[in-house]
Amino acid sequence: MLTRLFNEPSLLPDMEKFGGWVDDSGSECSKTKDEEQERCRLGDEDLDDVKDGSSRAQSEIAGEEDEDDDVDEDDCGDEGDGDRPKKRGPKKRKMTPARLERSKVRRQKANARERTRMHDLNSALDNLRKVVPCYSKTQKLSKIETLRLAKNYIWALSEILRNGKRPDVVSYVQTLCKGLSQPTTNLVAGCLQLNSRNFLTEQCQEGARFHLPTPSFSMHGYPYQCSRLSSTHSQSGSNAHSLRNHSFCSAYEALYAEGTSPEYNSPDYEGHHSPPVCVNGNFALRQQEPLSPEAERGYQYSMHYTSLHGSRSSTAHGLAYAPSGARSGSAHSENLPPFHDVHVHHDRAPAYEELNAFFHN
DNA sequence: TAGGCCATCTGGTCCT
DNA sequence: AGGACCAGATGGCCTA
Repeated sequence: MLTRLFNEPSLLPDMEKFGGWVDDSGSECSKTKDEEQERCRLGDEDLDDVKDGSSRAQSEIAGEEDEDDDVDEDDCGDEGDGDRPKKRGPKKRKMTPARLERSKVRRQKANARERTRMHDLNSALDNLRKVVPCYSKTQKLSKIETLRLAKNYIWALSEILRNGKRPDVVSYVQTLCKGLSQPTTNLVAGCLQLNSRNFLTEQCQEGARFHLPTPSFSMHGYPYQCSRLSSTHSQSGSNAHSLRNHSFCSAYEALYAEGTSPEYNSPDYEGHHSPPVCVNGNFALRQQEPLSPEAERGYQYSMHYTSLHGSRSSTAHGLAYAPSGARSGSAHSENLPPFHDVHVHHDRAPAYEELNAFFHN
């Protein structure tokens, strides 16, 4: 016969899904045989070391009816392992109904807290998804891919700042996709309106440039200038259509031609939008230096365009970002760093080595 | 059907 | 004692 370990559905919405079932012997039926064996493998000393107080409540609850006062209960040695040494450590106190109830409540509260904590964590992750490139409500990046992409994105921005040049799209995509799974790589490529084929084609075209400007698209009500990135081919899978076309385009020329600058400290940032970064220049490092073996290894899930590095075009444009949100008539750069205050000094040596080490880890 | 991703439970550890 | 954090386990869902 099975009995519920906990039976408050309001606090344990999915209890049936999980453990929490105990049989009359007190062992948790939901635990696999392997786990049970693992617990036994730990041995008495290990178990005694860790089983204490509330941690012990579970087995106490389960075995309440069998236990005697001041008698230790062996978690997994009850059946047929009589010559095992006696447990050491504090003797178990009898589980009174009151203690039992307290244990249950404690566990339920802990579960609720844990759920809340994980929800908060997921919420933060959702916010992160919104500020990294390739945000899609319908095709969410997985947690791990979100973190990887965010890391790459930070790296890419750092490179831009360091070099003060626009990276070419190929380099940018390579950087963003480093270490990402193939589906995510496709997603990013789709975000950039690139696919492997024309990606390679562009690579092979001598002097290929990703000139910005011309067609425009509307991003959250704001017109954006973006050249090929807003063109027709959204070919990297079905999700490309659902992607917002904002991540890689900006009023690029406007910023640099007119000297306008993005505003960063907007107080009303809601985290809804990826920074509208447009990158049509170079990552000097990526371009001038062959990838290290570590870096090469980082491409294991990536697009594997490393053989094309040498043929990369070397256009060196300026770096630009979209003008800021409502006040400036453009959009969503509230979460951008204050680039108008950034002056890239080429003789300055930022903590590049650390960045490099970080990126290639 | 296998594998990836996820939510949840659970017990341990550390800290207040 | 209790909360935060963590990692392991488990089962559900989805997709190739």
